Amino acid sequence: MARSEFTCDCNIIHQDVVNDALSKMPDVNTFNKLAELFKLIGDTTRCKILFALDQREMCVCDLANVLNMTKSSISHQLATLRKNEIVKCRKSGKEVYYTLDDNHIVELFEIGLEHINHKELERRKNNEKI
Amino acid sequence: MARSEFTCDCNIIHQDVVNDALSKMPDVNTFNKLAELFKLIGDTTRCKILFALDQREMCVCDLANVLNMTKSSISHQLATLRKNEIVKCRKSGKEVYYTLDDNHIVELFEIGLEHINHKELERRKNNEKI
DNA sequence: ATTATAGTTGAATAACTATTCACTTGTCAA
DNA sequence: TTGACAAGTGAATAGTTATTCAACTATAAT
Repeated sequence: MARSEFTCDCNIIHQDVVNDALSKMPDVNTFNKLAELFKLIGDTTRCKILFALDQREMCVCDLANVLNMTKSSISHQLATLRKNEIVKCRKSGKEVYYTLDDNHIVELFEIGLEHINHKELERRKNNEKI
Repeated sequence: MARSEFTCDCNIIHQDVVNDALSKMPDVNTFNKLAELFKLIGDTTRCKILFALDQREMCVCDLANVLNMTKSSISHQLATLRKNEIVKCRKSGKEVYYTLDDNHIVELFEIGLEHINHKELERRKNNEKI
């Protein structure tokens, strides 16, 4: 295993375990895209934007008011969401209206919320025991 | 609306839309926790660790070999995952064996992968058209 | 035409974070 | 007891990124 001699600073204890895992690991590109996707949702501001847009179409100004932030800040975030095809927009007069491009994101959202609620419940159960 | 006079730099265009969204928004704490959760998965290294641990229990050394990174780096990441109750560990001799604490994470993983594959398929379809 | 407003954008700053490095702890084997 | 090695950790560094600020464009209204 020439590979681990250089960057990894330890011996292989369980050769079989390591080999098995290596054979099942998706390629680097997949991991990068996956991490990128989660990182995109992993920001409070963007979470709020996505939640708001899940209700209905909104212009930048609406979002700025809902989140109580500047138009510029919202616009920057919308730009990154647009680049990653998470939201799309249509122009009407002076306003630009945004909607969710992909409803997969909402699905992720909901499972995330479920996880948080689950953890919260568990925490409360443990507190009761004490 | 005193609130928007201070930090938001624009007038409210659609008062009804803004009010409706505000009434439906979860509290700040929920958004923070949700973003935190996604941020936790939104890192290539941690993604790989979680994927590997989804296969089976592994010690730090195994993970270091699978990811081809230093033990220290892996250990740091495992510490954050542990603090957030995403992984748990058991000690056995000199080794510390890690497993996933919560299988919700894997669910999130799978939907994320689905999303990526879906996008990839769409992209290929569009390329064929041209 | 001029003014006002919605939205975008590039640069700068400040805050955050992944990795590295050097060191420490704990356990096993000789 | 000593040496070797797995793992953890605090501090430092380097890279990333959210927000701010100051323009700028485009559209609508007077």
